[in-house]
Amino acid sequence: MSSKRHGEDLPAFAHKRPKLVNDQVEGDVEYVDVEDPPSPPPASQLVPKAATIKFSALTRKLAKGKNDGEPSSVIIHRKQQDRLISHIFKESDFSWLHLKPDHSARPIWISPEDGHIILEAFSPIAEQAQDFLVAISEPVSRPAFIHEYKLTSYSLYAAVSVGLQTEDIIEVLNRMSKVPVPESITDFIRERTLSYGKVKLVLKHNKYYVESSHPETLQILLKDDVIRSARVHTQAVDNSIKAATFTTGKVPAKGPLLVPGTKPSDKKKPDTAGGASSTPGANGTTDADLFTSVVGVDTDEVEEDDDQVHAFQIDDGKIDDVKKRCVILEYPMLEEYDFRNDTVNANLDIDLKPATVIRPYQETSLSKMFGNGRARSGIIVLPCGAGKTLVGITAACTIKKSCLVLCTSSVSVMQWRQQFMQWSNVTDRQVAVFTADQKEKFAGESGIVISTYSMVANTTNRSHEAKKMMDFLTSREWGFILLDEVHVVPANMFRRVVTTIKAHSKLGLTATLVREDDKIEDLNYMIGPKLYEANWMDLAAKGHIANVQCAEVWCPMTPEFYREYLREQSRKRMLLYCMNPKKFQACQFLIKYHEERGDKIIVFSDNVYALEAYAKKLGKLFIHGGTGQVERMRILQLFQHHPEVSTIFLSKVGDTSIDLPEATCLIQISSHFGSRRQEAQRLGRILRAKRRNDEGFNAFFYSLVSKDTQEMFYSTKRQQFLIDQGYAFKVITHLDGMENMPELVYKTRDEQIELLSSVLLANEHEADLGTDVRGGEGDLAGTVTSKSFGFPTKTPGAQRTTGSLAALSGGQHMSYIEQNKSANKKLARAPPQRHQAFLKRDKERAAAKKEARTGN
DNA sequence: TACCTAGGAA
DNA sequence: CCCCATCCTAGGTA
Repeated sequence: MSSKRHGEDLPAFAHKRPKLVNDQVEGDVEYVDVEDPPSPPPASQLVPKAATIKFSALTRKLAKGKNDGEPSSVIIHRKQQDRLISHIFKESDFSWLHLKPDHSARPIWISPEDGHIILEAFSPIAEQAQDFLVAISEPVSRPAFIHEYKLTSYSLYAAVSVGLQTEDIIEVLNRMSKVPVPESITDFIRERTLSYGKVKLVLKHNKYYVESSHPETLQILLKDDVIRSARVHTQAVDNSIKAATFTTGKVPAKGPLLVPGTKPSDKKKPDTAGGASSTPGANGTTDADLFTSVVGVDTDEVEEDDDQVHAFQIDDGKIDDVKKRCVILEYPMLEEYDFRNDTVNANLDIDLKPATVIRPYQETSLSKMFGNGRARSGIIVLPCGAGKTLVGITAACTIKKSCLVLCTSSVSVMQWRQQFMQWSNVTDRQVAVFTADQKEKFAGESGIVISTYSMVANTTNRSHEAKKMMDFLTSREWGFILLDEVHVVPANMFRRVVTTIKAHSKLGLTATLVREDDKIEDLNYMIGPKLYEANWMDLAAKGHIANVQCAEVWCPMTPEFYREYLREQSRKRMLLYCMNPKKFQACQFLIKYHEERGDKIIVFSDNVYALEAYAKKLGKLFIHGGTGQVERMRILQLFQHHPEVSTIFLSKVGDTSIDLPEATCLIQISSHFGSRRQEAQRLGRILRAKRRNDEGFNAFFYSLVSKDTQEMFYSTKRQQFLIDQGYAFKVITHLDGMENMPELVYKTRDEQIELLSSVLLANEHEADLGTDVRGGEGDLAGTVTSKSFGFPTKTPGAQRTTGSLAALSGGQHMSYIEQNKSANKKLARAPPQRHQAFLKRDKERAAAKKEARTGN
């Protein structure tokens, strides 16, 4: 121990301080002389008496070195402590901030530097504090005990647009904070919220107007080149606007808006009352009162008179540019739809069925949207399985105007239609579907159209029918446009949708508002601010979604695989760490373990080759892109109902566009780099488990990772979103009993090497990826087979054998391949060497499609 | 007309 | 990091 070396220094400890290198508090500590403090901090005397900081980690180490047997008598004076801490945290030492006398009852700190807010999630009023913080700031990370939020310009904009007022925000913050809200923060809040809400974007008579009751604000905006060039000059602008002004002016003295499915009684006092009793209500009102008064419905009394509204028209095609500029100029445009006073567009007779009941958090998210009696545009973030669809449908039932729903796949188009029929009283004639297969129009003046993004955003030449349908869509004003899975849609596709469809209000729904590119910011100005984001852990605790145990299983590479891994190039490495025999075994073990528990298991693999190899070796059914609809349905049916089929393997098709039955255990064997979104989406597949309310029920989520490979890095990255949501990943380095499991696959070294050579073979001849390289592995020994996979029944099984034989009979011989390649190069456009693979897969796909068609 | 195939897009 | 999966259309064929 190096501490011994410094032992003689210890008596003089009071004059020394540890020098910590690279934050290694637990590591060796080196002592250096301490001169007089460089600048005696006057703040040190301000450190509150009540401040309790755990020094044990440091003092334990110091005391240990002392060797004289009375570590507990080591007393470090506050002054030294202060220096100690300042030294470690440097400029991040905020101990100079006053703690309020009753700070222990208050749950948050606010950093004066960057507006980060730290919340004690174990505080009795944490739940209300969360509601408030979610409204004004971005959640950064929400693990079990300590949450972190961040105040940003945009989050404050969102706060204003759900009806919060500047001074209320500051007051509530002050109330909850252990330290007085720093001036830098109050200044920031005032500065940023000042200009918000002054400019509105409204749609009238199929034209867009930028509107404000402050003419000087419009002047400021018009100084901007982008906005000025987007302006459309018309004659008699002001009169025409005033004539049709239903979007401005005071909300008429109507009764409060009632969102269908919600209780008409006054604001939700009951559920905030719980923790309120213990709050330090300084002036008599409880925090609960304050929360409801602040977050609740606002009355818009500051609204100016109609006569003072000024506006200019802008070009339809440039609204997103204008919106973006407005955000940059700190005048983000509010988009609100006063649908109750819209007499121009026909009403839609739609309501929730009486039996439909919505959950508290769904109600909360809707209250953010309809808080002031109008429909605000924005995004609602709910985990998968938490009932996003019902929120969307309820919103549509509230607005009661024509509605356009956009989804990512045609499968979800059908699901949305089905859900509309299930939850609301719409008739068949009112709901129209617009896809490549079906091009319907609704009967009557108003209705619902459900379509896909690609259908609406398509720029290339359309079919005649599609063109007519698009004319129909673009020629009318939509009261409401619902955007499903907003996070997956490419930004410029979105742009086209937003610019071609004219809608009064937009609602984006998503489970994961993260992307690996930086396009997520664009959604803010194209749709609107985030109105609500649910806390996954809260929903799990209340039984709305399942509790999930997450684990990362580290599988060592066998020496043979690792040698090849080190030798190969980046591209081919992936296959090696996917096909790691130890991973095979871990997968087999986990499947067996969970099948015996009665779980339904889904195994995900992005790599189709690995998917097929695993599934066949372990005798399970699998679905990938090339699997036809009929076969898919058959497998899913079996998975759902057949007790013998408890496990299925899925490729990326499982991420979206498959209506998966309920599963309770999920295993990932290979995944797409560091996509946090995909990870979250997959987790979402087990959140809706019906058994979630059973006592002690857990769903399981495993990531199998080959040790010491790139996978480790990606895996860490992928988990970040879920960790920020509060999920804790356990690391499993050893699966107890795996080695002794009967029928363990690839147990002997010979088998492993055989596997390796088949992988390498597939690697070399990439043309064979995705086909069956190994022959006669005796797969599918169970009740069901997937032999018919990918091929119509009339095709004899021999076809596959032919493929294999061709591969084995010298077709993959090096000279042949080389020849082929050079020949290809000489031919037109030199198809890349993978071309063959695609040919083959395309054929498979085509065959599958054919099967699907014939099946339907 | 109904089906299949190829090809582009993001 | 780029492959997988999806969607949509046009044009050929029975």
